[in-house]
Formats: sequence, C-alpha cells, structure tokens
Amino acid sequence: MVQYVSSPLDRSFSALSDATRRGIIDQLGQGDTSISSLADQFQMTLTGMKKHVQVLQLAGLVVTQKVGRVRTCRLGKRGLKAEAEWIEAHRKLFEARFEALDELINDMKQEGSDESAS
Amino acid sequence: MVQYVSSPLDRSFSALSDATRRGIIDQLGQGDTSISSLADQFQMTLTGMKKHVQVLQLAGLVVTQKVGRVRTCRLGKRGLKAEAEWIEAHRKLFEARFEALDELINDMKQEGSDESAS
DNA sequence: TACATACTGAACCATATGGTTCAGTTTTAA
DNA sequence: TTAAAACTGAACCATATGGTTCAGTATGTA
Repeated sequence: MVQYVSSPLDRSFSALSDATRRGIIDQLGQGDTSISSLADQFQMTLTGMKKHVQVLQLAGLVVTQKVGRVRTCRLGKRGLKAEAEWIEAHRKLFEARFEALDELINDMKQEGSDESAS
Repeated sequence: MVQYVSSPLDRSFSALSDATRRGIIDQLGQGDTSISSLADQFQMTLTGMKKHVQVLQLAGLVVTQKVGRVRTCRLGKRGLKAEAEWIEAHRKLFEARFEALDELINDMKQEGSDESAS
C-alpha cells in the first residue's frame, strides 16, 4: 500500500528474495552475459528476463550496457557491502539475545539449587 | 505468478526487504515485546503488526508465545546464518569479478604500451 | 535487399503485499 | 458482573510482482 520510500536495503533484499535473480547473480559471477542468454538458461521469455534484470539494476546489483543489438549484463560495482553489514550486525544481535537467555536460565538453575539453603 | 516453492532464503530475504520488519528485529534485539507494543511503536494497527510478525515467523526469524492474552515475540534461534553465508559468498564473487576486470584493463594497458614494439 | 536476431514496450493476468476496518473471543482487573 | 485490553480472523482495497503475448524497432548477415 502506497510504498512511501523504499530504501536501498529494501530494494536489494527484495531483489535477492527471488531464486531466479539469485541465480542470475551466480551466473554473472562466472562472466558477463546477454539478456537472451540468461532467458535461455532460466527458460523464460526475453521480456520476463528483462524484468528480472531491471529489478537487479534498480537495486544496483547489476549494470547493463547495450552494444549493437545485444545488452550485456554484469555485476554492479556497488556489491553487497551494505547488505553484508546489516546481516552481520544483526546476526550478532541474535546471538547476544541467546546468550542473555542462557544467562537467565543459568540464574534460574542457580536459584533452584539455592532453595534448600534458603 | 503461481509461486512454486519458496525456499527459506526467499522467505528470509523477502522478510528483510521491509523497513518495518527490519525495525522489529532491531527492537527484539533489545528485548522481547508484545504485538500491541510493537504496533504502538510503529504506529500501525494491531492487525497490521500481526501480519508483519507472521511474515517474520514464517521466515523463522521470530518466534512467538501466547501467555494469557498477550503474545510475546522474540528473535528465532534460526538466526541469520544462512543469509550471512549467501551474502558473504557472493560478496566475494563480486570482488573476484572486479579483479578480473582490473586485470583485463591492465592487459589492455600493457598491449597499448607494446604497440610501439610490435 | 531480405531475413533473422536481440531487444523494447504495452497490455494483460493471477496472485502477493501491506495496509485498513469491523466484528468477534479470551483474559484480566475493578 | 461488567468493562477494558489484547489478540484473531475475515473482508476489503490499492498497488506490486512475476510472468505471459503481441506488436514493434534496431542491428547484423547472407
């Protein structure tokens, strides 16, 4: 509903949420490729593939260049730095939470064994 | 269109593609919280917030437990390991591609300076 | 010149998404 | 026992998504 902004992180995580698009990135890691070649590999119409590439482009993950009649796609220089940073920071958050929980459990165990002494 | 499967990565990246949901994760990193408290903080109806939490739950990023009339949300033990791994592997792919490109450019420079000698 | 290739854009379709309201149910507290 | 609080579920709405087809345009090639 009325998508107000849509930050870079919104766009890149959204772009990565589709298996076909993750596959395109895999493919482009092997080397630059045309839209029609990608369409071929992923068994999809040219038009369909073009849409996927556009999503990746909007996310800055892929750049394209048209020379003659073929548009070549390659990985964007933007990379996945911001995404890696978000994920890494929050992976640590998850872990910290579980450590906190473990401590709580240990405290509870402690209290349990203290009961006879109180 | 007819979403065939929808892998765990699909679900988690999709869950992370919304700023509100990333905010919920931030929040839960600080401590467990009820749905209504989250709805309050993000200025949204209870029903709306419940949907966001459900998306995070389906992705395994959040677990909930209802005690009495309040449902408490906390970070799921699944964490962000798989996501971190995908991102990290592909971040390297991006970098490798640029190194390959740099080499190509260096080769071309080399050829350029060789021209007088050939 | 004529034909094939590679892309582009518009239109269409079914389903998903991100919200809302409204009408419940269950708990808790006065 | 009555009322408020916290959630739940159904229905609705506008827009987005992931595809398709069809009708172009531009570029290469025989």
